[in-house]
Amino acid sequence: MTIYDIAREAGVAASTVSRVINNRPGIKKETRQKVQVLLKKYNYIPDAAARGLVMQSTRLVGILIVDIRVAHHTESAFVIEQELTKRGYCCITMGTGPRDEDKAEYIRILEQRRVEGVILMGSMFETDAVRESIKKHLPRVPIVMVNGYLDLPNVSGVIVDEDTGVEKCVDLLYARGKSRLAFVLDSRSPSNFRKQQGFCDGMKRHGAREEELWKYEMKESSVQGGYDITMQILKERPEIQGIIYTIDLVAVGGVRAAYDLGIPVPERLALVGIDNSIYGEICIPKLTTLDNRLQALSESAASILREGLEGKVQNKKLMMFSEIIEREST
Amino acid sequence: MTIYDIAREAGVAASTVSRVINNRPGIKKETRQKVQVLLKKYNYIPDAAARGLVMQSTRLVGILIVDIRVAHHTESAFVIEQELTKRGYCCITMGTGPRDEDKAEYIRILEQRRVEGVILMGSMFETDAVRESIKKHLPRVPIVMVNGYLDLPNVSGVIVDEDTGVEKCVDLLYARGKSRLAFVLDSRSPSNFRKQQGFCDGMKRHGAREEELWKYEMKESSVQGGYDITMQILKERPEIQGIIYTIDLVAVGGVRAAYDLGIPVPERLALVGIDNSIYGEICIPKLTTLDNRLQALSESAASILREGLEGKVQNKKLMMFSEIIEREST
DNA sequence: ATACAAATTGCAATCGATTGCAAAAAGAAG
DNA sequence: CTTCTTTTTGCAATCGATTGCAATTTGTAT
Repeated sequence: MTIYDIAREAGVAASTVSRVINNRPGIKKETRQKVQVLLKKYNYIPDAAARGLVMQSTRLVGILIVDIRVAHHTESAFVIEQELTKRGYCCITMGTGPRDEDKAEYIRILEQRRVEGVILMGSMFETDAVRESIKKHLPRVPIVMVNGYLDLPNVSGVIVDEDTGVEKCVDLLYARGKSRLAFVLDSRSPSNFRKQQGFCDGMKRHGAREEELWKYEMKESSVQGGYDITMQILKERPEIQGIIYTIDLVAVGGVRAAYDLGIPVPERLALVGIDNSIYGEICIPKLTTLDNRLQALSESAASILREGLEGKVQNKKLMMFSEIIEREST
Repeated sequence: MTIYDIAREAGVAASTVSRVINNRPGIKKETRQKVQVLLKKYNYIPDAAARGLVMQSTRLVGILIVDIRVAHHTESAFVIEQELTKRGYCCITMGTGPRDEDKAEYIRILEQRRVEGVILMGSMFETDAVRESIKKHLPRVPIVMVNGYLDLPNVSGVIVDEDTGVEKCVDLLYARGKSRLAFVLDSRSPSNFRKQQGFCDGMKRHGAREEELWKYEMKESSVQGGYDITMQILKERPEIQGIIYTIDLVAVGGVRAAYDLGIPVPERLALVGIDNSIYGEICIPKLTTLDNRLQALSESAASILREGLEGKVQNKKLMMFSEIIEREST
């Protein structure tokens, strides 16, 4: 059912139908009525692609997420989608997977669909392949990165102070009498190196020597991964009194490891996660975590993107401050 | 940058450029080369909307999820998206929110975008508003519902045997010596009433009387909700020996409640969830759960939709069988 | 050199909308 | 009943692609 079909049946020109649909003035009341009856009768909805073609505007926004199964990313996407849908945009959310060339490829797909704005979820998009693909395919579309940043004129970033946030975690552990600390990170995520920096800075400020900065890298952020590495840590260095993990999900594996080894938490071992995710609330004991302000971050991302969509300034960098949520594991 | 810009600079007609782009035969090698150089130079990507218009095919698929924050729905969306993207479709995933009129509205949006197929995630789409909206807006687009079914000629469903699955849980609890059982459900989700039926059937088969079928309804599927209702159950009926919850997430709240009350699990109280989600693996003790075969269900949904997209049969109903995963809470 | 077939290329219509401008119809004034 | 406005309406171009068919160029055989 096209605008022409309606026009023919109504005995008017397509342009008249179009004017009725878009509530343009200058149409006789009876004509308007007659057309509206037919529109309703056939449940006519204009084709967004055809309209976009002539209007030169798709009102399409792309949301790219590496892995849509990661809870805090979908939480964030949820907030952003709500906000933009309210404003008449259609959000197409896509999971890219971890491979760099795939992330670049999805940016190409977004160009193909002529999106007017993009959200990149998470620091895993902070890579050269992505930067090049943006320069190549979307050099002037407003892009906002959540928890990350790329130095391009059309890319803005909303980030949280991960380094000083982790420093605060170190301070907390020292305040609880734990000074021999380990730090566990997933080396695939660039933001984790910022967190690691905070760990090192904090430790040194408390007088720790270089060789006492126990850092453990892993390649997979999962419960099992957290379990395994925690087992390894506790075996290699039984003197460790506290562990900071870059994600709650992994920390939760650590909680289980301590449980299986019969190590009381937090008495003999304190554990800290980052994210303030539901996982930390579920486990026993409840996890002390660093709230990365995801809700606020997402809201800001949505509003910065909205400004961009309306043609306002770009290339902003917005910083928010994290907050420790102390629960039962410290 | 359009196909005409390329054509002008190459000194050929737009049709020639189009033929180069689509690898059509009958173009001289040198012409092809010359055009390809320009395509690369300007990073030209054809506009999907314009192409879709003339080709009468958008290669767009819509995935509707009530709440993209629910882990098992995004897990499933992830699987489906991967499969369809591989086949050249572009999946637009959208979170509708719980309101019926919004779900119907999103179906309208999908019509506007002229999607060629739709996935509806979860039984919460089993409503009249959705059925009417499909009849109105997408009466001949192949639609597949995951874990639900609507009786329309273009809608297929892949479902799991929730009723007999829950019956198996009842059997397990009886086998573990627990016979005074409670059932907790979220009354907003139609599939939960199928589960409740299984609970009742199972209990009766074991000789329970009608008044011993303790059913508790809640309006919110959350950890806190599970905690609260479990507290209530254990206070009202301290004789309860086992509780079956319709989602792991809620069951996990129950684990915490038992812990806070000092009730040993599974010795004095056995707990069973449904979903086989990560939440159940995280908590201590690990949760016994009913695997709803989500992975397999999603794969089937993707392949049924693919058949539909290729114009094959529709209106299938596929049933899979759930399986108990016994862990530490029974 | 000529005729004819084959390989290239371009013209113009099409997809489903929107919109400026001209034409037609309706209404107002003389 | 004109004439001049003011409303309504329709024509035709446009957006960025694709494709059947005709036109042109090239190659081959005579």
